[in-house]
Amino acid sequence: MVAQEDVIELAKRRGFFFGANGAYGGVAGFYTYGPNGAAVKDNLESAWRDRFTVRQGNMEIEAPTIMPEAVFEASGHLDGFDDMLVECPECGESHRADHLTEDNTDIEEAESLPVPEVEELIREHDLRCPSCDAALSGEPVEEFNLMFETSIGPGTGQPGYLRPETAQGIFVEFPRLKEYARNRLPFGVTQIGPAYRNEISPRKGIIRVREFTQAELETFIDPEEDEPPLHEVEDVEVTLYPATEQEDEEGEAYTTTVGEAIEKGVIGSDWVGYYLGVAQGWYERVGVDMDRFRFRQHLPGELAHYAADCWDAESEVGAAGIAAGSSGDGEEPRDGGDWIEITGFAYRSDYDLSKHAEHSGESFTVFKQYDEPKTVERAAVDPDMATLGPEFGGDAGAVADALQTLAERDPDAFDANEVEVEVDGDEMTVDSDVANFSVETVTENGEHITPHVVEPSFGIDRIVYTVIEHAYRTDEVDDEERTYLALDPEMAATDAAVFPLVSNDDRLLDLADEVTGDLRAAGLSVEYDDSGSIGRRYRRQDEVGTPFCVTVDRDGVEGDDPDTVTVRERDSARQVRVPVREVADELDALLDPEDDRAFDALTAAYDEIETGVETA
RNA sequence: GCGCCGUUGGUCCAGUGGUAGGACAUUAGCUUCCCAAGCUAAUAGCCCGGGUUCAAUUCCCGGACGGCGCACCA
Repeated sequence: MVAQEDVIELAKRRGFFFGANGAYGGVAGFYTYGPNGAAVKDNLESAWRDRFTVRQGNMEIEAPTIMPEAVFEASGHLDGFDDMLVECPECGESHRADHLTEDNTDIEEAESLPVPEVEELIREHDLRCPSCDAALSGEPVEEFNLMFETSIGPGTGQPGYLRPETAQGIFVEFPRLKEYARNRLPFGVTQIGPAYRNEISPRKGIIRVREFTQAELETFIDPEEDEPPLHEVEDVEVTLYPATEQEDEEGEAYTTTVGEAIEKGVIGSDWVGYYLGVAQGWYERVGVDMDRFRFRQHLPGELAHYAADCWDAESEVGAAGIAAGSSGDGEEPRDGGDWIEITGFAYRSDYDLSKHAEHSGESFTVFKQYDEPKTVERAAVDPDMATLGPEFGGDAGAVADALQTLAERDPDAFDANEVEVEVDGDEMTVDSDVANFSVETVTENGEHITPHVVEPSFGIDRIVYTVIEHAYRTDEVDDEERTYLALDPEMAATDAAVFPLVSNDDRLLDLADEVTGDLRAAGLSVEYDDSGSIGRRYRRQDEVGTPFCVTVDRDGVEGDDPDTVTVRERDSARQVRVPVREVADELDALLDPEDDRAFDALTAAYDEIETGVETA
């Protein structure tokens, strides 16, 4: 049994997700979330918002998905997001033209060369296809940019691009965002929303798509002063797969604590380590199986140009399924699945803010006040432009600038009667008097610094998939096979289902309606179902992961005692009889992520029913 | 993008040069007091375009989509 096929089949049949636009044949890389999937995704985003925005004291924004070309010129996506491909005329293999060139010539950074030059290099060096050794000389080099381009406004308009990561929307707005943070570091800005990449070859269902949802946190820090609150996470256990282990043939992932990994230098950045610790708890909360989870460090060659240290959170999917009975101990041997990146933790330094500052001319800095104002002596000139102007004509301004530069570098030069400066290669001589040299005493209250950025970037869709696949179970209930999703109640699309045990008794139908209303009034997402046998209805809910089923039976409405209903727990199929007037409060408490209460609390407080149903 | 394989009700499959059948699911009714398979009935399908043919779901070509491999994944 391959879990991935079963999960995809279930996802289609039960409305979690499916390829979009099927009526028109579909287009690769786009998926629609059905009712259950949309609800799970929404729950996951809420859990993320709770942990990474609210609990971290960060602020969330929502920026446009389309941004003008200039943004991506600055971010480097316009150039750096390009791949140069050359296709072999013999065997049809596509190769990275820039990589081929770098591997076979002395050229470095071939990626930054224009296409015609790369074509020329291929010809000059008679580069050959690495697969079949056919000559590539004369073959065209195609450029492929992974960004979706569009046109803003009527006519040809101005070029715009769908953002390839939500992060740019945060970086670009930094000048205002820092105001909202009252100009104090550190602060964090989050965003949850779609991002777009025109993948060459979308694959693996919802794992690799062209439109996907990211949840990103950009933490802006003062690299010299700000430290993460490591004490919060130092004892958190994590499974790490550092670069050294990946490069060692016998290397493997191991378990340690965040604190120890930082202390030993395995994790290079305190901030990255901190977020690994925070994220670890969050993954557990949303139901990622920790036996199929690890943090993997990027290999040196894999690092983005701006990143000093980078770790991915990865989950293992597509492994042969595990039976429910063995899922607890995790001892069952499993065929290996694919490790997929579900989050990237990057130390982006000041790369992004500096680039946007450079290209936009705006200030992407924060003014950092010194504890004590500094008094410094500063050499300055105040050239007499009325003299310089007539003397140097159009060069006068440049001469004045050169004098200032000289004053900073070599104040003693102004002791002489004349000073010499160089402008555009020409030596210019100026009377020292004209320069009006002086040494001023100025008070500096602080400095403008460009914050560094620490970024955890979550791929929501892949986490949704992971959570569903890791929750996928099969077992037997009363000797009948069952498929169910052991989703955490916080993630489940539906909180509870309500059934009249049989549909030929109006008392049961009426009370079931009433209970449904009560639960919905309490804010629960409730499904009502009176169709088919009771077992069938339980299975329907099991299969989409509804954690609790409430059944109205005749025993509960007969007699003089207050009406009762049965509450069934999904995974164990155990049941407890609860008074109707209590059921909304009890379920609400069971479903509250803040409340550790388990089903046992119900069986302790009320009568558990001997169902005689066995799960195995 | 390249190569190989595939595409038949909602889902999973069988099958055919003369427009198709099952299972599960769904709906209606019967039955039914707790774990999918009791009874009756109903709904629903040959990926798209072109070609060959009297006739194409079937054969051929192209495309789309999916799976795998290569490449790609900043």
